[in-house]
Amino acid sequence: MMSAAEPARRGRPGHDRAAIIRAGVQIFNEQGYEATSVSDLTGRLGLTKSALYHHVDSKEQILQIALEDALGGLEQALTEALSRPTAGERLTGIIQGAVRVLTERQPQVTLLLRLRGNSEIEAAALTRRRSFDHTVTQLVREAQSEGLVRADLDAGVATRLIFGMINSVVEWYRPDGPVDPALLSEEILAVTLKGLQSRP
Amino acid sequence: MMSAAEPARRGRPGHDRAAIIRAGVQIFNEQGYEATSVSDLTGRLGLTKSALYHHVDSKEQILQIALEDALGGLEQALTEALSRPTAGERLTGIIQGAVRVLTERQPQVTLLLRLRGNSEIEAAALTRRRSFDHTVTQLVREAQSEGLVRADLDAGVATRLIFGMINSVVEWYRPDGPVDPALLSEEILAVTLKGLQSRP
DNA sequence: GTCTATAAATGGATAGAC
DNA sequence: GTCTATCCATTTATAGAC
Repeated sequence: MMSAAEPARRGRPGHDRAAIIRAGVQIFNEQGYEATSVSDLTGRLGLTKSALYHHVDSKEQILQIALEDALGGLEQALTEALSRPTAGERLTGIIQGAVRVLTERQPQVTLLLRLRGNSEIEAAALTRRRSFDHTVTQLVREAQSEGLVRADLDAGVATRLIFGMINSVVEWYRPDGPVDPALLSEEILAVTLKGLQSRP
Repeated sequence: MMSAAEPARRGRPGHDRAAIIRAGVQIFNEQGYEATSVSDLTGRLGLTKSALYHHVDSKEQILQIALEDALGGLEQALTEALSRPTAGERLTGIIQGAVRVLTERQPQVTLLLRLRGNSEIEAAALTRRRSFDHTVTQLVREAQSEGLVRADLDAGVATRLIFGMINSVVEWYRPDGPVDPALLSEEILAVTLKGLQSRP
């Protein structure tokens, strides 16, 4: 149960692909993808460029694997939300599902959210992200028709504001920090739906 | 009244510094600062590198001028908000002030919000930004003590969520787009305080 | 104010030994 | 699986003519 298709970890010295990708994504997030050179990666990992290229095909492949992880998680959360029976459950489902993916895969989602589309791989990821956004907008519109969400707001603007708040979590949430992800999810749901104002 | 300390525009051909900075900031936002080469800038502007370097000292100087513009605007909005008499007015003042600066100086603020601190100039800008955030958090905490904002939320988390929503506006707002900035400001204030839920 | 030409450094990536 | 050494394209920036 411990080893999948990947070359089994046997406690040997040296680096493996998963560790290189994990470290790479972290450094990309610290410095920005374009600002990070392969030398930066090898310097932090303690190996040479040739050794690194033995594990991965290119710098961009590290990005690609991380983006697939982020998009896969978000798309799965959306599929699950869409399977709920009511419009209200579908909307709360995707809000909470997105927060969960975003806290569980913070580094990968951070990379996704900062893309500019500078290569074919980046452009393809942005297309998938826009498709996600589009479906979520439909969920918001549906919630408006059912009277669950204020109808005086444009559905696109409302969706962007909600996900602006949700997505900003990657900028400060850390898995080993003081904020409990399940609690955060409840708080974001409460703030987006009921607001920050105290109620009597 | 038309010319300040800057070399007066006399309708001459050729480029001037302000136009180069304006174009530079736009391209930085399209591709990312690090992903943009000086050749990218000169290609779009239709001049050579030497000509561009006649107007600006470095690629980074373009960034620096834009960041000063963004931070100056936000700090001024904060100063104005702090001068209001009540805690409620101070909080709504900075929310609306931030949205105004962000729509009026969208390109410059976008650059600021994407910084990673990869140079001394970037790090200095990030320090000023953190100082801004810290003062805003105090405003939120003050509003909590006065019973205006839910006190069961951590003030830091609440501030990050509010400004996560506000800051995300740079990602889609365009001055020539369909969304009126004054209306947007009112909507963001309403959504953050009262939420998206319909009320009877 | 703009040009051609070029410097000096660094980028991603590879060859081939061990 | 990691190394040394290297290739070649591209980078920011400058020199000096017009």
